[in-house]
Amino acid sequence: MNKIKVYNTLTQKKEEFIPRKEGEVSIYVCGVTPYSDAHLGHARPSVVWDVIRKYFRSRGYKVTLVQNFTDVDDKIIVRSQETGIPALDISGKYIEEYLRDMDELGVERADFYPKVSEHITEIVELVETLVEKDHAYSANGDVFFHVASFPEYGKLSKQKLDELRQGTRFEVDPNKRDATDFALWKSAKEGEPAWESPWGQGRPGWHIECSAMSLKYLGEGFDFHGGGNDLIFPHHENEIAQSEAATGEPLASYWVHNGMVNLKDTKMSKSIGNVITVGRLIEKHSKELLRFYLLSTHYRTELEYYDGKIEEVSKGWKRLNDAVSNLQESLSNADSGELSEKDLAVLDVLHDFEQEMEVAFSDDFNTARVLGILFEMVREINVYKHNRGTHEKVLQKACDLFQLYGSDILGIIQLEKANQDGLVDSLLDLVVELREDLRKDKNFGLADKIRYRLADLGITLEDTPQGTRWKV
RNA sequence: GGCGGCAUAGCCAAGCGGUAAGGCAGAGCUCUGCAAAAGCUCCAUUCCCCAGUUCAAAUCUGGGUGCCGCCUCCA
Repeated sequence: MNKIKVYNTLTQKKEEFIPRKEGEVSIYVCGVTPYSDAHLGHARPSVVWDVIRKYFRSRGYKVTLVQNFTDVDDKIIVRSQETGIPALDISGKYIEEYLRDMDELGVERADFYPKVSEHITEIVELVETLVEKDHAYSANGDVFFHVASFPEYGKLSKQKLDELRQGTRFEVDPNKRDATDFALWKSAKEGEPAWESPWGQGRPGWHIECSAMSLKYLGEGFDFHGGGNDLIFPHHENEIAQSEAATGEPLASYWVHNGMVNLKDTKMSKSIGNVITVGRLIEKHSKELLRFYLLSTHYRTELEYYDGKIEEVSKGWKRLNDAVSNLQESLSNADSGELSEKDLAVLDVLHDFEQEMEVAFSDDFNTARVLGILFEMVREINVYKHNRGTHEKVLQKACDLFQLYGSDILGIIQLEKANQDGLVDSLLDLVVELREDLRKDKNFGLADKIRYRLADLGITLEDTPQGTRWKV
């Protein structure tokens, strides 16, 4: 088996993956702040990690995936104050929507979805530890992490403390000892959600929840920490500082960051407002198509979105799916018996493709490369059938590969016929049969009319030497 | 200003030292009553520019140029 290599933001190199615990993979992916609809920029990491997780599973690993919800946050509080709706109701609603959207994208649910609001105790304990160890200090009900107390600060984002101080663009909180210090705990203001703590009523700062919750669910030094590359600084940098200052152990072994989704060369972002929501896309496109689009570029590269992009991509996607569904059809009346030389040769090639896909997946999860190989496989199998190849072993092998890589791991192939009930099936079979008679009588006018009218209804008829087939 | 990343055909996109995968679009052809699907052929002497290292560079080094992200909430 190929060794799995992963690009680690921390070392800026591809490294061989060595699990913390033999046969197991632990993953923490930064989730969303639930105060508005999920958009493509949220879909990307979810789909990418869904694929990574499924790939690991195919390699026999037991995977634990944690994705948090930051449901205590300024934005949510502001929205709550504007609308009068309790903050947790707002976040609760968007959490539900987020989960539903991800379901619609075929993303398997994480093992844990911890929320800040349900982990205040753990967070307070972690802050206390940091205060005890002199990595944090309290001032007027706030608690700050003292960045200078952690010499390795900046190791993830490659920043120098001095440069960061100069880069400070906003007014520095007078309670801070140093401009780069950041809040672990914020004292309560009027009308804000607040919890009891040793420093009075207050709430957690950003960053600290991920440290507390990853520690709780995955322990020290878990395998992967993921998220968008916009989180590298300050979020992940601060997580590292807090967690490692508290435990003395590395937070995670591999830091994996996905590239942004851009709209007109600009990052898609809630605060900019240039957002394409998942809900809107899923209305128009199948989850397999959307995943195909998201996975057609390597996860670390920026991904461009524009109107019509999905439609463009869909043509290639259709070729892949058509090939697979035609393949399944051929399989239902395949031959067994002795394998010819031609059969053996194709079987060989398929075996090579399998190896190549393994190489591609294990080389930093190169899904774009896998897609390329899948298309090469499409040609190979189409040529095989074109040359009247019909052996069950060959067709089955191809089917298995499409199933494993295209469907089980990538989730880009619709394997089950988009199905309706049996009545539609039999009615269409009847129509096809009647039309067959018309064609035999050379009544092409009527036969074509049937085909056009069905096309209007979204049903495609294809006349092949083996008879007519229909597709929805 | 600091840090990180990217630049490959009309478009999308692999490639990571051994002589340019794949998809879309386009051109021609085969099959076919016509369509569709499928197949075949063609479509980057060249990888932003300039130096250098090497027998060999899209791939490494140095210097430019352009774009993106982060330094403020962000996937």
